Amino acid sequence: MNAPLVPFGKPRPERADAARNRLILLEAARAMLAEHGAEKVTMDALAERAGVGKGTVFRRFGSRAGIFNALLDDSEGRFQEQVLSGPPPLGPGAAPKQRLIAYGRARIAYLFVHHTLVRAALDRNRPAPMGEVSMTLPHFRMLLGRTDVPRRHLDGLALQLTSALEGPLMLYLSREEIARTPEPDAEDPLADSWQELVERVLPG
Amino acid sequence: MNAPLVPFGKPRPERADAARNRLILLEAARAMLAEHGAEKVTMDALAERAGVGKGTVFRRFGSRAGIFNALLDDSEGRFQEQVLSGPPPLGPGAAPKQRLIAYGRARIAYLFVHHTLVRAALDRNRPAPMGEVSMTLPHFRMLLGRTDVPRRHLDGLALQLTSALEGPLMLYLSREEIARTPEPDAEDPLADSWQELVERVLPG
DNA sequence: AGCATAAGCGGACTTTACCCCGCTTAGCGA
DNA sequence: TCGCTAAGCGGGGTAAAGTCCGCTTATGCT
Repeated sequence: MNAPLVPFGKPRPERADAARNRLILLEAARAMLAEHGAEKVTMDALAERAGVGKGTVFRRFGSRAGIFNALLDDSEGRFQEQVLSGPPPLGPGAAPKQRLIAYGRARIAYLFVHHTLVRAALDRNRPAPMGEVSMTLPHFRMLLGRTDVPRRHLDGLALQLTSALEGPLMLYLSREEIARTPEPDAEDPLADSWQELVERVLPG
Repeated sequence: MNAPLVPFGKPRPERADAARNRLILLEAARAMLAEHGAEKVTMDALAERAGVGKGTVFRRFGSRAGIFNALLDDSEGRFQEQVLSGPPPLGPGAAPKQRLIAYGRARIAYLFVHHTLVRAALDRNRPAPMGEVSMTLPHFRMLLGRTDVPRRHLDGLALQLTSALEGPLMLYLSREEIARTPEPDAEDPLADSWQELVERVLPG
């Protein structure tokens, strides 16, 4: 009878039909992506293919970008796990500088492998995904916190390094020809100059 | 009778009616921007206000973002002139490192002043404007070329510094509350950490 | 001045993301 | 087992960017 002490503490689990539809939609999106490419995955087409109403698609994923982000979540999780508890230098144990370099290289490789999805997941209504979409910023902030960088510059430098890493990637991945190349090259120059940047920012 | 030696060397100047319409459209856009804010400046509304057809709007500016970029062009030109031939340290004459710092500070100030237009000029169909929209990248490349940065890292570092400068700005300017604040603060922390970054990248 | 022609114009049309809201039904408690 | 109710569903509706194409007209040539 009483209201629960923590209101909405258990916000009613996802209904079975909702879960089923989510899986169906995700699978349909994956298939359409593989068959016809990202730009053919329109909300109408996806809804029809999955055999649900358009409203359902939006209810589940919020926006077009949401679908691709959901598709990306799996591998993103695995990537994060490598960073948080994998072997050094990507995972804990190495010096901050080495981890920064390793993170950049890993992130570049990761985004290149998933470039199709990454491109599609760019929300056309939001200028830069950097804020929430990845762990890069908080991770960098943490790593810089373990160096001799003055505290008052921690946030600024972390933000700038994040931009320096992801900006060029976004730019590169935006180029049209990349979309059609299964395994793009030019991954190494990016990684090398990332390393150069980090070594200059954190000397010694 | 003969075809000109340089074909399209003089590609027929803009017709008078076209020029007139461009000015009318620009003025209408400016007015609508001031009166109702950027998101109310739709292509239909703009065309109607200017008394032209929608096709004309697109012919002149290519896209919605094109209008705001055109509006920005004036002041952008003045900014570029300061950089190319104004007094040091922004203009020529100072050391590359000082010019980098000065450029960053000036660019931050500039983008803050014009934040409304800058926000509106972000093309929602293109992830990052960095490529063509500003002189930042080539300018950085030139400045780095005058330092002891190894030649093979010039392009990479220039691109990363450009991202490091403009990325956080875009991110910051994207925040909702900024859009409503005529004179936002938080300009200084950004500028200070930019200086910190440059000093670390170019020691000595 | 008269003409030929390509630039310019307009607005209906298409496409697509996203919203709305009345209907349906899963899941829970009695 | 039977209702109750809120979550879920569907698909028609809206808004806005961008395209198309037949008509108009400025402009340079003669």
